[in-house]
Amino acid sequence: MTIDRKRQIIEAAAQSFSQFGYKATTMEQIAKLANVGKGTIYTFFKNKEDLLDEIISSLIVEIKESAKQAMDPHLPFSENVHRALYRILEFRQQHQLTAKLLQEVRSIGTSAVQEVLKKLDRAIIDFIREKIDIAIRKGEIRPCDSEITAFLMLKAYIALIVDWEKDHEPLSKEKIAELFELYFLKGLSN
Amino acid sequence: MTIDRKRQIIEAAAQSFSQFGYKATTMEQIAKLANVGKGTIYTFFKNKEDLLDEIISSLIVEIKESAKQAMDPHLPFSENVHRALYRILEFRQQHQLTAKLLQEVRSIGTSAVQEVLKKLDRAIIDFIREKIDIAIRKGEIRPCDSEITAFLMLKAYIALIVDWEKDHEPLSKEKIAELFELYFLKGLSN
DNA sequence: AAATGACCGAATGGACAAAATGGTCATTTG
DNA sequence: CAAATGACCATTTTGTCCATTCGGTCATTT
Repeated sequence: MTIDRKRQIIEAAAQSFSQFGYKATTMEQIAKLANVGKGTIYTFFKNKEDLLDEIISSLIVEIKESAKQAMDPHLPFSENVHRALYRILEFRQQHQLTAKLLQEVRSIGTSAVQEVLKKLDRAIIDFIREKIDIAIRKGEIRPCDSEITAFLMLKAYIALIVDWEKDHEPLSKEKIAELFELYFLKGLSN
Repeated sequence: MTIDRKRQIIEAAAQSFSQFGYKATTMEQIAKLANVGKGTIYTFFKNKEDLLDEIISSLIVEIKESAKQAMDPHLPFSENVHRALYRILEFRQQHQLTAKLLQEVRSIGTSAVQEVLKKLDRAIIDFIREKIDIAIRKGEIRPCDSEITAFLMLKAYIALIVDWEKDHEPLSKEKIAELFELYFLKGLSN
């Protein structure tokens, strides 16, 4: 068979989005990098937004895979959720594409990018929510609204990892695990 | 004595900032509204930024006062912190000036406004932190880092009140109190 | 049937002039 | 003479062309 043009396009686009951002990447640039005509891209993807969407969708699969690997069924719920969330946010910060898109949405706020990052958040929350539901069923934690809990956990992690550093010394991974255990599991009450 | 020019200026500025935002308000506009010459403003305030700063400073006093009133020394720590935070965020959302500034910093990101809102956040965290320290000393809650705890509580409240509504039905005041009690006080563990 | 690049209307951004703004200061006022 | 003022200045911001670029289409080629 001939070369897989669709894969070439996806790879070229992912590379270019990572390097220059979504808005600064032109379809012609992608076409040239992928060694195809510009029109060819439109036989596989509806438009530029759809192309980004497909890339993020496969990235979501990758992130979930990475989070799963960070977990260990023998460990308690709190440790596993901590590991999963930490790994996910680490991934999000370190991965060139997500880092660039995160930066882009902050500085220009491209709506297509905002849309796709929302989808990524949604996927993360769903992933954590699933873990919470399992823990509730196993009796590891009290029954609670898993949607709200997953939402709050993600927000708390982002706050601790991203926002906290804006005005303070960064918190170590261990410290964050400790805080997570304290606030979400044990509670502050005496 | 003659009319209090400084107060006139502050009131005119506060009104104009509330109505049009910080950037869209001109010093001439403020002067006209306050019935003073433009130069007069500069005999009381170093510059436009300083004027905003002074307005926010007195707003902080007002917010603290309102939060104190919402609390009741006979109630337990968790209920009081919930009442204080809820009142503060309610104030911040309902007060025309803060609402406008919050919107402005999101859409244009004026740095002077960002600065001043940071100061407001700082004041809120300090207020909560103080309450936490008292509760620890009284033995109402376990010892913990009050700075991190206050920070996380504020972030959690903003997440529940502001962010949650972006994709879900708003949570009632009671529901939020219940969640706060569950996550921060009791903890999820069985 | 799949691939392509010339082509199109819309969006973007650079250049530059005009208008507006924050802040100063010599003059006026009470 | 201290407090108040508004004309004035340097700097930004805004408005307006216009040339270029971009996303997307489609007639033509492979």
